[in-house]
Amino acid sequence: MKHAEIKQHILETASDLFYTKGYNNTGINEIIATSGIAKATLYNHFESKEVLCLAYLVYKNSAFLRDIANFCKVRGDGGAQILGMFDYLKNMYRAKDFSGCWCLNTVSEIPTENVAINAEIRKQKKLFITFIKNTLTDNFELLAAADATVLARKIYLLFEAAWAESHLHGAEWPIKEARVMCSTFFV
Amino acid sequence: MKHAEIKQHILETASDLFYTKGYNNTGINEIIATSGIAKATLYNHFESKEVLCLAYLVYKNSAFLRDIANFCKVRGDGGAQILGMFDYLKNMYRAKDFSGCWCLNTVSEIPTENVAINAEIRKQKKLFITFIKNTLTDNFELLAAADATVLARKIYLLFEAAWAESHLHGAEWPIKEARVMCSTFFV
DNA sequence: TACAAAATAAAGACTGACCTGTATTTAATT
DNA sequence: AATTAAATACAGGTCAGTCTTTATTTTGTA
Repeated sequence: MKHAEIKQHILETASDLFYTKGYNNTGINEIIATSGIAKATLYNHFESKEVLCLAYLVYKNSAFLRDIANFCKVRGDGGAQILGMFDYLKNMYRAKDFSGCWCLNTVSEIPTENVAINAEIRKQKKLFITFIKNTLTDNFELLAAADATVLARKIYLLFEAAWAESHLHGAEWPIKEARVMCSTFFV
Repeated sequence: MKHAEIKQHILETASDLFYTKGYNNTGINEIIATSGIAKATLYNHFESKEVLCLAYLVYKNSAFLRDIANFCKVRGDGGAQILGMFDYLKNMYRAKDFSGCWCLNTVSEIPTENVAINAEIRKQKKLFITFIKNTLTDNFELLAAADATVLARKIYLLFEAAWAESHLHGAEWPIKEARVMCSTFFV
């Protein structure tokens, strides 16, 4: 395995463990045992567990934004692309490793004083809101920029609620009801 | 301090620490140091940290439901009582110890296999949804029971999103936008 | 009310396990 | 020949929970 491949392998293993078990419930020893690499190798690629956590947040959100964008863009015009987000979320929910939103989970786990991680999470969520806003302006050219920002925030809140609450309750109804609420924006 | 008072004192101290610092970031030693009691005393009242966590969840949710009910019931008729929930949340957000929703935080921290804690959290959230539903049926007597259940779930999702996202972003706009969305139900 | 008996609290040592991160030695790869 | 990885021991700390000893408080009974 090449140098860059090892780094990616560590990141993917750590991400799976952080996501499904939680950041504090995942130790470095478990990451190296699961990925089959040595402890010194991990620290050669990531200088601390916190740096690995930052890489985890970037990795998960980048993949999420890439995949949900691909999923939605082949949908029909107008609101269909936005509503497709909730269909994508339903697929996520049905995947066997679904554990809610990694950002909300991590916010709950790390101290308020950790500005690096909190800043990264807010940055990633703002990227998600921007994605929603761009999808809106692409599909509704008459929509003013300020209106798109406000509407994107509302859709974001509905999506986040569906994401977190489907996990908390172990049920799909939050996704369904959030989608219904979102659909009222496109009548 | 009497027996029952000590137990309550331990519970309140542990609840404050669990809520503001997180469950896994709060040790038993910190709870006893902050509350000024002995370790054996804590274990005399709560047989384990997990039992203390269950008591924490019941305590926080009971106080929350009691206080938000008192806050909302003096509001005007109809949707005003429901919208008052978001005003109550804004007050919570502005309190210096605001740390989001204790239930969502705890779900992120404890393993999926911990059925006792997960069941308690779902139970408490269902009590909250029932509170919303009862507020609806009290104020809209023409509302059918099935419709009230669905509407209560939608309002619940908006409230939860506002709760979690105002914490994540450190901003009030999620509460404001969720309230606006909720107000569309009462036009 | 007074006092003895029982229960409970305080203080802190202790166990065994786990944590992050470092250092060392050996093996493999480039 | 030089770099990198594996394996593992180790350091220094924290964790939940148990136990012992001493002090205090509560309670039952006279």
